[in-house]
Amino acid sequence: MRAGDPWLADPYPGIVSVWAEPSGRAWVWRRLEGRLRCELAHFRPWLLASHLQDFPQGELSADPEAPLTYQELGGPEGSLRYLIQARDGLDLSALLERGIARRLGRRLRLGQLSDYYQVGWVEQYLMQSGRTYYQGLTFPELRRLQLDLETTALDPGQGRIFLAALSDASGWQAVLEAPGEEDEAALIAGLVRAVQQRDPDIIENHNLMGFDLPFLVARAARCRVPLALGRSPRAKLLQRIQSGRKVRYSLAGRELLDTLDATYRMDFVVRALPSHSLKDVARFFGVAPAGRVYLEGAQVHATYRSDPELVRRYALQDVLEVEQVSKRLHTGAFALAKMAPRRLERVAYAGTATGILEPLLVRAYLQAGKALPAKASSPGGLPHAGGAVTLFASGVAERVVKADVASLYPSLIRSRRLGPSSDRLGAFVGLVDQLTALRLRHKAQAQRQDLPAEQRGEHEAMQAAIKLLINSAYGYLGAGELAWFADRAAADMITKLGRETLEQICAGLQAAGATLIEADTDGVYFCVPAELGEAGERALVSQVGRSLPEGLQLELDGRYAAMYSYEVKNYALLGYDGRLTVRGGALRSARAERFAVAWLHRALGQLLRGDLAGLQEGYLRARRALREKALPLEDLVLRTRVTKSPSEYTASGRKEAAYQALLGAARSWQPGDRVAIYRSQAGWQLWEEGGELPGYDLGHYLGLLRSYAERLRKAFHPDDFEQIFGSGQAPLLGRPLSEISPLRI
DNA sequence: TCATACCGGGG
DNA sequence: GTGTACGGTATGA
Repeated sequence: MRAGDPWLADPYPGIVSVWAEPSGRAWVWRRLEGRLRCELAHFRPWLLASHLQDFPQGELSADPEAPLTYQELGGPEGSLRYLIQARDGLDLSALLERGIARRLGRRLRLGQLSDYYQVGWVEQYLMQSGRTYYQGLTFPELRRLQLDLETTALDPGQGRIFLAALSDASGWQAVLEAPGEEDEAALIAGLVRAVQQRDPDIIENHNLMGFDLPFLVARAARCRVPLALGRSPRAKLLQRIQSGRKVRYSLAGRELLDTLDATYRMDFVVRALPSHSLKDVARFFGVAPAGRVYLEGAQVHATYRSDPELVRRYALQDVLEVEQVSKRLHTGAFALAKMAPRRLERVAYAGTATGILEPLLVRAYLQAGKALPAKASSPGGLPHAGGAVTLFASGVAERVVKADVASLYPSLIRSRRLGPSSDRLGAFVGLVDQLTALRLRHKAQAQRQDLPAEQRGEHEAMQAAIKLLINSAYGYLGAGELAWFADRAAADMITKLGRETLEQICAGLQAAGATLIEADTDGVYFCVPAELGEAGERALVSQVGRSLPEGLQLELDGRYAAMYSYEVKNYALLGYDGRLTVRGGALRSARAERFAVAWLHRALGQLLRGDLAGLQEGYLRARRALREKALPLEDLVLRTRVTKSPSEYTASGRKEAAYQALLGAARSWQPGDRVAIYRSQAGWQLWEEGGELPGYDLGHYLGLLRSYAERLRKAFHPDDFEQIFGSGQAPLLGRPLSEISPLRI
């Protein structure tokens, strides 16, 4: 194995895919100057062991030519200090599992024992060679092909493929069609031919793993068409990997990317999506094409029979959106795959902590020739305490400033050298140091105006991906059983120091005359006296920042004209540019009835601008609209999706609004159908576009509106609140509106 | 109140 | 068997 920088990759350029087998053969596809070539490489399958008890006497040899060899690495008793290598990885596993069964009296998988550490074959090859994907390549140089199936049903047992749309990032596109059942085999064969001919490095779609591939596999089997989609000269081309409920596929020579998975991960970070559907994600990124055709899933086949051209356009727009969305969601994974010894599809699918950091740490030990520390056992006892969250004041504040510590946890890790106690090499803290330095280099390159935009974009993607990786370092320490190097005491120490830092900042701001509003983990919202001005705010932040320990930097993160503080992590901000930002589930519940959320957001804007007359008038208008049935009903309905069949629902014994509405309407349904429901006097009803409607339950919707108004209660004195939102009738005896003002912080 | 089961998304 | 998703919500003890 290569020695040297413990995590920098071997600069072996151009790898776009690797397929390795337990026989020790690895096919490496490289793209060099646009041309693809395939090389056959060899590696010696390996694993790490803490002892040799499970190997039969005499089988292991220190002679590197022997079928089964071991090598002792430097490290203490209990660490994984034996590097075992074999000519064949499957023989090695089988031999070892027999030995384990003999010793423990039961069959166990290697992964269940912390005496051993083994990774997949591709990762074995990559770690051993020090190579990684994509050295010297930019994302646009990859050949990415999008593939989308249109089918007559969701279940391949009940329906078939009638159309497939394909495209690639170069602008090529194709539509394959099977108008009749007898045409499906030809469609699938044509699809396989097209993939082989375009020869992509990556195949992608939205819900590729959950829909298109399982459907394609099932239909190809039914039609007896071989699914030779891979690049490997070998037969087995599409492999099914099941873990829990989730099924994934893997293909030799091509990476399979699912934009749905990437969407989940993005939503976890930015929480800004109305749903995870392709259409909504494309709209979010602003890449939905002009004249986009929107069809209900269940209508697509019927539409195809009456208007095939419309469905062709629809399907091509799908693959076009996937290409655009994938480009935006996968640049981080692409950047990380250049660093970590893993396939792109694994990097994209796994989280950064166990997915990237851990392989980097393990590789650091291997390349240093040192024993891997024993796996930390996760202690019981008190749960891990996280960051501090404090609500100091609720109500309306003006001249609000947000200050936060730049990269609080990584900074603490570095300045206090906090890492896993088992980490004898100090690889963890060293990695955070080196990643930080590397990120700064990429950040600087990304800002160089003399570089072409494309190169700057690559540097920007790298620095953003490295930032994520650095930020996951703390989470990794607290990951418990999942993480080989987990160390709860170290994680606890980081959060404890973080809480102390936050307290110190709050105390410093308060002493300097600021009024605290809310503090959360690494940042604090506060408001300042009117005379301070922007320069004064900046001076205040840097003054408080100077009192922090070495290595911690306090920054001014935002300035706002006004803020409504409701609860911890639930607030609205009005920028100096007039833009309203609403945060927190209580104020922006996603599945709620549209009219209520829309009203609340309008009301928050009015509140923060001090337009109380508008606030009251808007509330009365909303009530009036409900009474007079002036609202479009689609703003009142709850849209949801049924997942159980009628018999499954009956068997479940639960009562759920959507099914009650379907049963009430005597409508049959299938799992997957979308329904829109609303509340009538008689209970939940089905809403059908243009259908005849019984009246909705006015009391229910007035109550709902009122419950939203309640979220503004903390902005007013109770009497004033009643004055504005009271019964909804004309104001009675209270103060005139002009004398009311919100409760100021 | 806490634990667990299920869901998303795809036609 | 080319390995560990994940947070929200509904339901039941």
